[in-house]
Amino acid sequence: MTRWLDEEEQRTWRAFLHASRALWDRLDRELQRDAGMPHAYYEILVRLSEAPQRMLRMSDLAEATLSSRSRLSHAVARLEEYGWVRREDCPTDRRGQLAVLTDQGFQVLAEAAHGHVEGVRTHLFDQLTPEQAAQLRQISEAMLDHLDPGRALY
Amino acid sequence: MTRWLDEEEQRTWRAFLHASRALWDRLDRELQRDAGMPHAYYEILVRLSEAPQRMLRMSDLAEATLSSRSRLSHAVARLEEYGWVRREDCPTDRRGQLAVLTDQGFQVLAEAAHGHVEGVRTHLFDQLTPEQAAQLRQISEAMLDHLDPGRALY
DNA sequence: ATAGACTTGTTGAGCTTTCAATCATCGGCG
DNA sequence: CGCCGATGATTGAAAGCTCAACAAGTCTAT
Repeated sequence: MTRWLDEEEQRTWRAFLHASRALWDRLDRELQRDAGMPHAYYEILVRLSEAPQRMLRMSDLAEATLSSRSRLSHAVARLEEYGWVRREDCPTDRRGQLAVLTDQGFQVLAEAAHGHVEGVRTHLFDQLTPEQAAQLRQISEAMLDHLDPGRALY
Repeated sequence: MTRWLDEEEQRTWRAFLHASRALWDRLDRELQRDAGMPHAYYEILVRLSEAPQRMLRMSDLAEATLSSRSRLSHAVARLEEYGWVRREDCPTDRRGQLAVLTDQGFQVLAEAAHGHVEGVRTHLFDQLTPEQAAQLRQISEAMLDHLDPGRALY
């Protein structure tokens, strides 16, 4: 027996759906326009830049970016073409591959970051009160606890 | 001069990004598995089902689903192949096309809706207190006011 | 040691989305 | 009327994602 949404829930759901999609589309488009890469690729570069030695196992990188292994393989192949990432064999597991951020990749990321962060501020934080930002964090964490329990955010 | 995010904002942003993507992926995947269609197609059917005569101009439908005209054209082409939607010439504007939900399309939608609504409830509303749901709505509306001002939600 | 199960990462095909180009029609203005 | 910029919709190619299949390496238990 389906538990339908009442009027109020319906409106909340649609508002959330549209807001998050509109924000996503906007940021993704800005990044594509200004930095020539989709947000998915940006995220890969960010995670690599924060990792020790700026390198990560493919599977860890996939997990960190909420991406399937397949998707990551394709993405890294392309980032490698651009010269932003390079692959190395993993010394401790012969199945493994390490994705390594190149100096050029780091450069590109550093330039892209300015505009993107400005976008996040303009389109998200500037629109919310500090209380709302705190609420949004709690709400998001509640969702994450359910959807992806036991995951480290950092 | 870039206004960077502080630690707190950074965490909020990542939590929101991951939560909304995880929710989206989950619902999209469930819909694909249970109803054989991506969420984008589901949304098209929903909007048509709510319209008078179950029909809408292509451009209105595109706007209602936050989709580009091009994307909608491709999507409707496919929905037409499935027999869920059919196109008609617009009687008042010879450039125009009307997308019309077929009876079969309505049937398919009705069946898909059960599982999808259950998913929205399980993965979203069941995880939030009523206060948080109200907050989420206000936050979403604030974002929408900025990203897409003057848009009717319904 | 080794068979069987699991993990890692890649590949190719098919599908959806994007982007730019195109065509037809509409509406206003001289 | 007839021109012309704006609007409605489609198209094809390129890019990205998904899914299932696969090859290669590791782990466990006997």
